Amino acid sequence: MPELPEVQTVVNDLIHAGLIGKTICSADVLWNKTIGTQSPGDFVEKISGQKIQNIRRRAKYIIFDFESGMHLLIHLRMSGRLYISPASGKRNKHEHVILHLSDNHDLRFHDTRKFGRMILTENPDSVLRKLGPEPLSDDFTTEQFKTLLKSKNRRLKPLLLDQSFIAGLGNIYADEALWEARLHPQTVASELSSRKAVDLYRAIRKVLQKGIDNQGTSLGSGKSNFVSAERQQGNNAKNLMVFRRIDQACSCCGSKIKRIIVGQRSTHICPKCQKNKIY
DNA sequence: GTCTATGTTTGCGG
DNA sequence: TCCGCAAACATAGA
Repeated sequence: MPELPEVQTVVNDLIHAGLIGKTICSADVLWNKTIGTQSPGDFVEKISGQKIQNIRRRAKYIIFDFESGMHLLIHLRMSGRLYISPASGKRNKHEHVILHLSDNHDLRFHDTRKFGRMILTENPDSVLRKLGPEPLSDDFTTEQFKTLLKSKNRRLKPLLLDQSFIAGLGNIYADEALWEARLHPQTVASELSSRKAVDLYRAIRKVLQKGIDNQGTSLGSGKSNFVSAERQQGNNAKNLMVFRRIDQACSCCGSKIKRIIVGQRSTHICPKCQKNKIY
C-alpha cells in the first residue's frame, strides 16, 4: 500500500501529534513475525524506556531515533498502518505490536496481511545502506540519474520498483511517473536518450511531491485503503492519470487507458502517449 | 462458495 | 546481469 508519499505522510502525522520527546514505557508483541527474528522478550525489554529524539523517513522506512542511540525501523509493506490511539482504545485483531507511550497513548502497528516489519537496532545502516538514492533529495541530480540509467539493461518499470536503484517508488507512482514522462514501461533504461532521462527524472519528482502535498493516495473505500497515523485518508487519488483507470480516457489524448503486465506487476499505460521504442 | 487481484520485499533457479 | 516464480498473509470484489 504505502509508497514514499504515504510513508512521509505518516511521519508528518507522527511528528504533528507530538511524539518527539515522548517515551515508550512498554510494549506488547502480539504477532512475533512482525519483529523479525528478535525475540519478543528482548524487543520489549530493549524498547521500554526509550525516549524519541526524532522521527524521519528513508525510502519506505519510518525511522524512530531514540536518545540512547537505538533506532526503530518500521516498514509497512502492503497493509501496515501506524495508529496513534488512546491507551484505553479498543484493540483490533490486526494490531500486532503495541507501543505504550508516556502520555497515555499507544502507537499501534495495524497490519492485516502481516507482511510489515519492525526492526529495533543500533545499526540502521545495515538495513538502509542497500537502498538507492532518495528521489526528492537535493543530492539526487539529473546527471546522477542519467548515469544510473545508462548502466542498466533492464526495463524501466521493474527498475523503478527496485529499491536499490531508486528508493520510494511503488506501483502507483512508478506508473504515474512513466505516463508523466511519456515513456513505455518496457523501455530499456540504457537506451534512453539524455532528454527522455531528464523527462523521467522530473516526472518522478513531480508525482512524488504531488503525492506528499496531497497527503498520499487512498483508493476506493475498502478497509485496505491508506490512512495516516491520525486515520486520515489521502487526497491524491484525483491526481492519478493512469493507475487503476482502465478504459477511462487519457487526460492528454483521450485514448483508453490499458492494463498490461510488466515484470509480474500490473501496469497502467496510455497506449498512444506511451509508445515503445521512443527513446 | 470459488477465483483473482492486491499499493511490498526477498530469495531461488535458470 | 536480468528475469520469472514463489512465498510471506488476509481480504475485497467479480
